[in-house]
Amino acid sequence: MAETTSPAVERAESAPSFSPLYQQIKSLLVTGLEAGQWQPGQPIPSETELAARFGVSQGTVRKAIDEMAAENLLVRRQGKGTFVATHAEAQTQYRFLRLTPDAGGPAALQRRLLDCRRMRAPVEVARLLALKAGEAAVQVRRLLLADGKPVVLDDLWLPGTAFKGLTMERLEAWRGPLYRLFEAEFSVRMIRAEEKIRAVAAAPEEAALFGVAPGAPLLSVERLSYTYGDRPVELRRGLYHTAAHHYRNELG
Amino acid sequence: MAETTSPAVERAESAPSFSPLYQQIKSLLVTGLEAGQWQPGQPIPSETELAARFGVSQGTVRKAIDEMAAENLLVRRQGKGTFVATHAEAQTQYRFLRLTPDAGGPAALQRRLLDCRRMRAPVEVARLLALKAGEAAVQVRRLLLADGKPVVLDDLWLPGTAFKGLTMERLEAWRGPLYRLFEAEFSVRMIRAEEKIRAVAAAPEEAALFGVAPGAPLLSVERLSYTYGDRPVELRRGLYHTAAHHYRNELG
DNA sequence: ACGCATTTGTTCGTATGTATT
DNA sequence: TAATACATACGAACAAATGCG
Repeated sequence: MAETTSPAVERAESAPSFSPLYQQIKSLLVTGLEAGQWQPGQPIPSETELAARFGVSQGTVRKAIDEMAAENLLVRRQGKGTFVATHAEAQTQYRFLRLTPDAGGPAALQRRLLDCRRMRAPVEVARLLALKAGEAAVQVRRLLLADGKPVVLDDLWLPGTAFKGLTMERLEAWRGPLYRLFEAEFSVRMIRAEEKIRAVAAAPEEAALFGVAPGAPLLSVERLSYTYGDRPVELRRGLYHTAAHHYRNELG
Repeated sequence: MAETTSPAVERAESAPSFSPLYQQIKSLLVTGLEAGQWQPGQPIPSETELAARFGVSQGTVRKAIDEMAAENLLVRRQGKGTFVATHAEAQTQYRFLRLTPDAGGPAALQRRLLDCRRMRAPVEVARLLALKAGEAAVQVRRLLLADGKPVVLDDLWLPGTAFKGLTMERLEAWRGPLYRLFEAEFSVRMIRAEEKIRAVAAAPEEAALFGVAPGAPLLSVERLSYTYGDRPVELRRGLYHTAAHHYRNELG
């Protein structure tokens, strides 16, 4: 019997109390993820156990998980279970990087760390990251290279409080995607991002770096990454050299 | 009772015979869409009627429609029915155009048609559109302007046979998105597209058009649009002036 | 190698809620 | 108000993949 007028679970704070049961279940699961109740790459309880725990049918839990899987928060694996999504999945090295070599195949990129320093967030950075004026931030600069030639120059800004302990050494020692480091060591999971893309002229230093003439066209990719609850936690400004690579996008 | 070993419907040609029932239903519905059985903007039969017609439960039809709605092939409206997606939806003027003004709000763009001619497809165009060498193609060139200033220069290529009767006059007379014209008058529905984005230097004529210096950076957006069955039906090369606008993208 | 238990995936059926006309 | 259509929720059964003993 559908008892939608007397929900079997306490509603999450953000959802209206008349929201469907499966949405309430979803809120509870998201809250659990946010609280670190289940770690990235680890399985959450089975559908039947969650159904028993929340006092709803398995189908209702299923629908909640379906939506979360569609949002890349969870990954379902038949016969094994449902797992918390991670940025360390084998298939896609960089889940958010859309740069692709013109001549087929996925990008094989080397990394070179340029800089990592703590400072007060510049006003523009503070505004986008929703920091108070003068709050601490971490800036990271790094290079991605294909066949030894620079292709991407990244400039990252992170909230200082959440990323206490992020140092040059820590970054140098890390093998794997940055977002994997962030979720594993700092409990900050990037789940969504917005990018603003422009064509810009290379400044002299940038031109030298990429081996192009000053004023040559480069792709500017400004990314704002969000964690649970649509809270922005990373600002990234990338310059892409799109001579032998391009930014690939799917429209649906 | 689940009778998955003896499917209640004939399988569609592309799917293996052991595919789930709802996938087979989905194939049948896609085939119907492709055949023009239901027109864009029009409702398809109700879930209960489809269930009766195909001899499956309503839940199975529902799951098929769910996937098609997720792929933007159909649009569900509670209380009204399920409708064939169209490029004339009120909310989004241009469903595939990601250009956005830097200062908030959606883009309000005027159009100016520059050219429309029929010719043999150049080899590169023919290759991408899967045309035979020397087959006919239609080329359209047009401008999008914001506040009277050019922002986008579009260069389109369409298969000549499918777009017989597409003329300058026809285009001039049309009010609304091009893709709406294509689906309404030529029965060609764009359902998906892939874009390759680069920063390029403005050629002299392009520079004059946009009012920038020759060599100034412009965004090059090469779009290949597909219809049902992943058949490419449009090649579009756009040049975007990204001084007061940007290309907006969502990463999930 | 085989079978069993676990977990997600598919399918059916039924009842009720909510939005639209 | 009534009829229609999609949306939510429950329960039950079997299929398919996985891992373990």
